[in-house]
Amino acid sequence: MSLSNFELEVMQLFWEMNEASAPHIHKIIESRREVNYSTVKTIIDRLEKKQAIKRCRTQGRTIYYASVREKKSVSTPLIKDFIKRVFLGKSRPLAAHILEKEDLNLEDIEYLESVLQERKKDLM
Amino acid sequence: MSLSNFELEVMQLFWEMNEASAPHIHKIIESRREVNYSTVKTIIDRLEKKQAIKRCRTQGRTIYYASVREKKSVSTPLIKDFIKRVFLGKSRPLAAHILEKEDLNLEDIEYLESVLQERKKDLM
DNA sequence: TTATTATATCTACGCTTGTAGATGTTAATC
DNA sequence: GATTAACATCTACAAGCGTAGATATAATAA
Repeated sequence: MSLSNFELEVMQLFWEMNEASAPHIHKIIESRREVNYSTVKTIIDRLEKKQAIKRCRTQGRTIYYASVREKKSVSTPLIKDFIKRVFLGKSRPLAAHILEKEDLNLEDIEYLESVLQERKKDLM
Repeated sequence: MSLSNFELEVMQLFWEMNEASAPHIHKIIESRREVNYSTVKTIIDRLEKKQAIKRCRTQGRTIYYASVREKKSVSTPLIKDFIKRVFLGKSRPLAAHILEKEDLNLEDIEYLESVLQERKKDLM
């Protein structure tokens, strides 16, 4: 089951926090942009229906939710799909674009060099 | 103006072909999966409305269209947005994933190494 | 010249998404 | 105990998207 933009934004919080209530999630999102509580709660309800999160405990009437799906199990297919849609399935042009143009510091670059070296070993 | 999945799929054809008619685009898409001519034509109409393509000539009643937006002007913001949505704006984990996991041959890897070296030079 | 076919145009519909109001209900406060 | 605040639940709606049928019309074939 695929996730919408907003659903993904909320999932990011659950991946960071291991559990959270709707009011808490709402406070965080609201600090980024104006959004009504029920809007956020609707997204949470939809995530629950999609079985991306589950209720883990309650405190008074407040429900706490936790992620059920690992981040990688979501992001890996998203990457594949993105490469397919935008680069006709070819990884190289996307990799090249990121390495050339996106924000990376020296440490990032040296790390990525080491990743490439590892990968190269496996190929030879 | 953003493009939907299907619109992007059609744009890819215009980027490859510099001009094409709706029946032609339909034939290509239909070779991939079953789809009605009017479905494809609707997408083309929407692309025209969004000013992503324009009519460049007609032959009889057949209209030929051509891309107006360069591929890079579409893909670059899509990449930025993807990194933001999926990796909270951090390029490195996406780069690492591709370099580790996605389909790359030796030539790709050596090319990407050279890209990294160039980038490193500029940083130092 | 008439019939057929190819193409364009127009209209529509169900689903998802972002959005939030209305209403109900429990916990907290006075 | 009564009032208020916080939270949950339910309902709804417009826009975008994938989808395609219905209709009109020009080009082609018979």
